[in-house]
Amino acid sequence: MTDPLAGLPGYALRRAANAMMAELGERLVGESLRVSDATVLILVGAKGRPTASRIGQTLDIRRANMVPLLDRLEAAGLIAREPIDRKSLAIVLTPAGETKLRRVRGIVAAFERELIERVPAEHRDHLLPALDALWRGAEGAQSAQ
Amino acid sequence: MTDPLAGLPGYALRRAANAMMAELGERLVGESLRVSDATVLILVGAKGRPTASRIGQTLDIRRANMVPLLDRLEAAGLIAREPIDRKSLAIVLTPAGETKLRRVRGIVAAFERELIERVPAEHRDHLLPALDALWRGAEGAQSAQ
DNA sequence: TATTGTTATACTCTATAACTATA
DNA sequence: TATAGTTATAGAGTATAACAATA
Repeated sequence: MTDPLAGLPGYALRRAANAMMAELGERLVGESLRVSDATVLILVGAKGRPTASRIGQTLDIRRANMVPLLDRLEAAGLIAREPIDRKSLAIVLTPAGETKLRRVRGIVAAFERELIERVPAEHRDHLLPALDALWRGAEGAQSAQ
Repeated sequence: MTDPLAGLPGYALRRAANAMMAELGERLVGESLRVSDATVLILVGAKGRPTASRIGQTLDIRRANMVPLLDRLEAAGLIAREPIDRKSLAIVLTPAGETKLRRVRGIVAAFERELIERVPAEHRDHLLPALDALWRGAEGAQSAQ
């Protein structure tokens, strides 16, 4: 069945993102991680002791939804919550979390490399700038957190 | 907080798609339609009397998930299920569905126009081919329906 | 007064398994 | 034997409201 929607950039964007998420998800099942788990691990590994709120602000995940996500990572022994003061908690990687992060970085880097290789060479360098414009250009229309 | 993931095409793809879906969803609340509802309406309007299964194959929606979606459109008086034989049902637009489709087409066309205008001119023509390559290039990795 | 972490809750999307009836 | 429609169910993701404690 020919798809009359195939010429619409918004539709192609959704289909491409869905396919990408499904494939990355499959590559992470071996690590018992969801895509959002891996994203948080990478962010925590790159940043110094962020709070859950700051992670959520960066990744566009609501505070309330960070709780079960971090509970899961903590239960897996990958992160710990360390008091900053009597109100805030710093999210830090455990040694097991550091080891896991190294594996995750490898999986993600290989995946991103394969992704970009699927794009015909003449379009390749345009993808990230175009996606960035769509992402950040949607600001006014996006609901605030 | 600087986002160390911002340079990854896969991450940018997800963020762009999420922002796009949220914005299109907002534009469709006035029509009391979800994005997937609008997508099905457009597809049915372009194709002659498809079955639910064929719609699902085209849009990558499982048969089982088509049922409540079509129930909703039928309850809203926008589509009808007409017997093809004693096993299959053709999905057709009602007169109200045709009217609604005209409005939806206008909303979607305006949105797609704005989307593409947000992309800097030098990258604009590369977006759709790049997304198509990512979408269709994921085939082998995608789970079959 | 604003922010952090949290609980509870609900809605959407998506996925699987299984059943009936029919091609 | 394969396909169409359906039911039931479960897992994710995401959203809001509200609360206590603290900055």
